[in-house]
Amino acid sequence: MDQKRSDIITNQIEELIFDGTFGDEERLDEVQLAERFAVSRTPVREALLRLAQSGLVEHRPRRGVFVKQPGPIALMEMFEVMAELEATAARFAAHRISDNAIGELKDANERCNAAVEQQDTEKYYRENEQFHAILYRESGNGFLELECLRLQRRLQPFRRTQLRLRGRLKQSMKEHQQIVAALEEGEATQASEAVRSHVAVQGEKFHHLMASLKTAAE
Amino acid sequence: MDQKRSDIITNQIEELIFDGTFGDEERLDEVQLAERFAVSRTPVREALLRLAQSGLVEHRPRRGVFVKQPGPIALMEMFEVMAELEATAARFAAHRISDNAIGELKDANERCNAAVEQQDTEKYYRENEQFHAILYRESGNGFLELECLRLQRRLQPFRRTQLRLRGRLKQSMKEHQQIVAALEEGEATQASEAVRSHVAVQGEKFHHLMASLKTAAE
DNA sequence: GTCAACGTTCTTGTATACAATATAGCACAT
DNA sequence: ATGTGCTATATTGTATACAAGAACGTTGAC
Repeated sequence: MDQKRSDIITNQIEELIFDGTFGDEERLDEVQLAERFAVSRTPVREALLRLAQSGLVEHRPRRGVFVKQPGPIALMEMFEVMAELEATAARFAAHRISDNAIGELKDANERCNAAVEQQDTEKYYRENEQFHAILYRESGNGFLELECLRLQRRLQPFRRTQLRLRGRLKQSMKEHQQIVAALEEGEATQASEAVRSHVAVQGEKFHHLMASLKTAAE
Repeated sequence: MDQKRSDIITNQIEELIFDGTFGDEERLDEVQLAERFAVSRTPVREALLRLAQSGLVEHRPRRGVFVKQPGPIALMEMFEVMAELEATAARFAAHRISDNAIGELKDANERCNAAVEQQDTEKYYRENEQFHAILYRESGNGFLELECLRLQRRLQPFRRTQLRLRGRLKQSMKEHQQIVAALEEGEATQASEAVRSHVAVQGEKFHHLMASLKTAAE
């Protein structure tokens, strides 16, 4: 069963925005996109509608859709909420996590470690996301899990630049281990705080994020 | 500037689902809806797309869209997340709220009280939502505010049945006062906990919610 | 020379036409 | 009688055609 074209196009347009092919405030022309993907305007419009709802683009009535990159403030707000959502997931997980899942977390952590030593950043990104995804799942709240995944996806491009901070990977690994330890002990508060400060953008990370925004804007 | 038809239709279809005109698992026929609203299928499709993204309906490819009322588990999960989001908003607000906003909260509370004494449940609903909306705003995090409003809207029909619980209104008012007091003192933890237990579905409220689900399903 | 108003053109929003797929009903075989 | 396969029908997904509104340029007046 092949997917709807409009679904595929949604992801493709998203890619183009992440890639920087379309800059901030740029208008996305329906006919141009239709030509690019060799389809009619209909599936393009459906894709743009979805992107508008996800917040990646802004839909000004009868004017068109415009790329809407989050500014520094919006970004900090999103990271702040992400930290709280993940901290909540950790708090829930501390009581609800299964022994099996503890093992999964350790395995994912192992693979993260391997990626660090292989200097394979791409692999690290994937495995790191996996680690967090397990955490969401083990919150035992499917709705929270989905919300976390949604926001994670939204912040993905910015989180990546975050990890480029020198020495960040090793520090990040230490934090992962602390998180797992707290979860294993069932220490809800510790797990929650560990995750919050792991995800939160503060100190060094804040300055790095701001700096990366400037270079991206040029 | 008159709104797009598809925007209006989105709300109208949402109404029909809340009203119970369309039951759970019922398929929403595009042509029927188009006839009902005297438009073509295009704006109807756009409306359904939006509703699918908001989670109110499920979109099965090439099959159609189906009403997807949350079951007991999904509902509890959503309320659990709502409680956490609002508790977070309260924690932030405790440090960030302005004196002016404290006044607004007290005013809203006053109006809630008036509604209780007038036995005007409809008014109470509105003012109660207003009270919470101020709280979201004073979190000082615009993204969190939007997320709270989104989920509040999604849970609206169920929250209303919650308040039908006898004696709940007065209890709810007491809790509001405690929340305001904690915010005024800048007691983040107290404010947060007060809001969490105010929103959370537990004890009496849990049984009431489950009972109301049964009667709604018949 | 500058600003405003009108008209043209371009773009979005909606309607309709067409294509492709899933469902249901009927017939036929076992 | 029941189950399977084929055909007809209904419904979604996509393309195109049309309408309405916004942007832009040109022209004219002050």
